[in-house]
Amino acid sequence: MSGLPLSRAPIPGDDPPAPRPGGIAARALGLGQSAQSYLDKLNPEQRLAVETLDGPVLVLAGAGTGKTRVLTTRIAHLLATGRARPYEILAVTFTNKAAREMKNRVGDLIGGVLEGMQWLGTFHSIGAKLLRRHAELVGLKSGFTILDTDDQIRLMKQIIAAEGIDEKRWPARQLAGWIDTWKNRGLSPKDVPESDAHAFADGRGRKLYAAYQDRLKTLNAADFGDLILEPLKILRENPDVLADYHRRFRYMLVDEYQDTNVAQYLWLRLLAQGRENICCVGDDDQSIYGWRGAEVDNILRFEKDFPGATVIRLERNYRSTAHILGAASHLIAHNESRLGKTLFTDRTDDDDTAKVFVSSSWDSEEEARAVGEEIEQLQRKGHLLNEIAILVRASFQMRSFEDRFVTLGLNYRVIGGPRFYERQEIRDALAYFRVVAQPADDLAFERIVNTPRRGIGDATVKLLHDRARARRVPLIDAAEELIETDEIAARTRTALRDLIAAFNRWRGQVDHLRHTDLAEIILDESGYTEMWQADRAADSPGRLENLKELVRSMDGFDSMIGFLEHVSLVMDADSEASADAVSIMTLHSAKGLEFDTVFLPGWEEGLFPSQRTLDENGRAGLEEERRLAYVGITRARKRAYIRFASNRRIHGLWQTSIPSRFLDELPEAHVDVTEDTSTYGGYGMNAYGASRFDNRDPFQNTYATPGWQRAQKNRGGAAESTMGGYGNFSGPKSSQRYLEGELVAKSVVSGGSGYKAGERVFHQKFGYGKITGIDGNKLTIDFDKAGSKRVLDSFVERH
DNA sequence: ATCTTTCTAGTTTTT
DNA sequence: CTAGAAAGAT
Repeated sequence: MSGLPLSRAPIPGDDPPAPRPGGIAARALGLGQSAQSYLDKLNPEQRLAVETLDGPVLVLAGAGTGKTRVLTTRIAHLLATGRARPYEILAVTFTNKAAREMKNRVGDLIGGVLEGMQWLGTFHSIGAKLLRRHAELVGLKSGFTILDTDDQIRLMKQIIAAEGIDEKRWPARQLAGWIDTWKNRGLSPKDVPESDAHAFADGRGRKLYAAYQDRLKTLNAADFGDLILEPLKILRENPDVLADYHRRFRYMLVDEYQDTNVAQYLWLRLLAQGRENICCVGDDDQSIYGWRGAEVDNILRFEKDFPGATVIRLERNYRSTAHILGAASHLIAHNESRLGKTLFTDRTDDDDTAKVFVSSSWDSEEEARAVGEEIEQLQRKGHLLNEIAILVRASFQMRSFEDRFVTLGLNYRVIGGPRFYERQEIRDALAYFRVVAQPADDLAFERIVNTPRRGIGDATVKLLHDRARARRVPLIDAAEELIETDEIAARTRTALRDLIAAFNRWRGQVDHLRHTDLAEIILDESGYTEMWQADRAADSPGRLENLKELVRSMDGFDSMIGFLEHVSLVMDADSEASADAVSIMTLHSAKGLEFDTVFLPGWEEGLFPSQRTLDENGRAGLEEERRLAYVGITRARKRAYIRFASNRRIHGLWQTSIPSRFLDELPEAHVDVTEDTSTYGGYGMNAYGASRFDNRDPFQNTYATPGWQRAQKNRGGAAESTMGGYGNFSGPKSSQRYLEGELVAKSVVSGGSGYKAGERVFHQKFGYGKITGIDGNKLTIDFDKAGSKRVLDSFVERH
């Protein structure tokens, strides 16, 4: 049965009528008899979260506790009880995927397709919508373009150059980073604090930010940050506009509240001041985006920000075994900045569930091999590869797994690589479409003016820029003028004239052709398709295929403009691969997903927790890393395998690593520490000097590995680490930084190595060898057994 | 204007 | 080590 259009619901007055079970509203929504049945499917806490409709509500939803169910049922409940019409509900998410899922699931609940919920979307899409409505209030026109990261960087490069600043010393990327930070905090150029202004180019940061914003206005463009910042400005400075939205939004719902940044928070708070009916759902323990502006504080402070708020905890977990939950809970309990929840499960099949496995490998290749073997075993037992994931801290870790799986012939897919709309060929094609749709889009024009090569080089582009600036016209107009002069070579002039003529021709066809046909014509006539056909590179056929896919995907839109708007906001084009394959992804991209079996490799100090995060953010950084570990473990339904490797190649250098402190924070009761025999046996490792470990059980069923003990000592404040009885290897010479008594940073001291070429040395991984070259503290050594390698001096010793 | 060599920096990522 | 970008050579 498909539900009647929701707009048929009775029109409520200022105070919507109380719910009337079986009333017109409920029946129109297809909720007649089953009006209460959707509530019956909830547990008591979930039900409370759905039925507490008035006033501010914070739902602390732990991993796997039915967060989306609460959110969607709450919306359905608001609609079913006639409390609000679809367009009176503001529901914000972070990702398009989440927005889509919410829409679909509410649709399922009301028994049809959800229509009229025009304010359900991502922060950015709703921001864009607000901004288009009131663009003129901040100096934009409603049809503004939304710039992607690429465009932003190119624009900033121009601005930095225009200021006469050396772009090498002050890279545009860095400026982009600062501007992003400022926008995340809701700061316009004038609000940037003195301390921050000095962070870039000797205090010219603020000026560059202002220049960038000016330039955006001239281009009638907005970047992603503006989609939040500008609406905030509008709401702040225009009480009448704000009052209008207060009237409009009877109820507000926010997903993943722990990921909101300051600007988003301010935005929500302003809007919520109207009716105070704001419901935020989130999990402070899963806040892992601090580095891109998310403020855990927003969720920690909720009760202060919204006095009288109801806080509801969802702790009943429907996903994982008690062992997995026990391990994750014990780990996350080490964080101080948290509201505190403890997940539990009703599952009683614990007798045959596994504890969380912890094991080690000699190096990253060994690690990949061990995981590969484990997966093959699971596969033999009939497990689906689709139910297995490998979650890494940093993407460089993926490589060893890919290499291994290729040799094994094991199906895998990497999640979160370059997205469809970020690919070069797609961006180029889109740039053509943008110039057709919006001739003044200088950034798009610049991108494709010489792609494919038509002999319009840097010199000509500079000429165009100068003229455009002098005349205050778009580049394409400047080009049109320039071809009438003799300032450029005849050959270049012809090329430019042809290009402009082509754009005029395509523009003339906009109203006469279907936009998909026009798109094809543009790609053909511009020579763009031909360019890739002529390219002999291995990936060109794939690129051509992508271009076809792009044109196909335009079919779902009714105009070129509509399509472009979609693309700039929806940067994901997820094609659900159906083949059975192991998923490899970062911990960050795993948030929100779940698998039967999860492998968590690389739990080593420096990598996880990441040294850089520790150095830059100290204790807060450490807690965020710990939350990442928590997210990782809680992705598993039945099995979690945590691993660390003793040796890892980082930036081309072999480094010995210490097991992650997080391993120490797991409860023994829920953990199964296994000695990985391949660590010390096989692979001819004995030949490299590892044999001295042979007759020892390095774990003795507790964490007693050499590196582990060293880690313990370091944490206790012991000065130089020694290997206490485990041979004569000495760890890296290090300087340590303590914060509140806890080791947060440890960096290797650089300086002269003190070694000379020709010296014989011993290395724990590679054995004996002779130094053949020295570069600072990096040594090139010709090993007797392992060949020539580059290693840090602190990992070898004189023999 | 384009091809080749040199240099440099090097988590995490959505919109 | 290694990818990507900028400087230098043709």
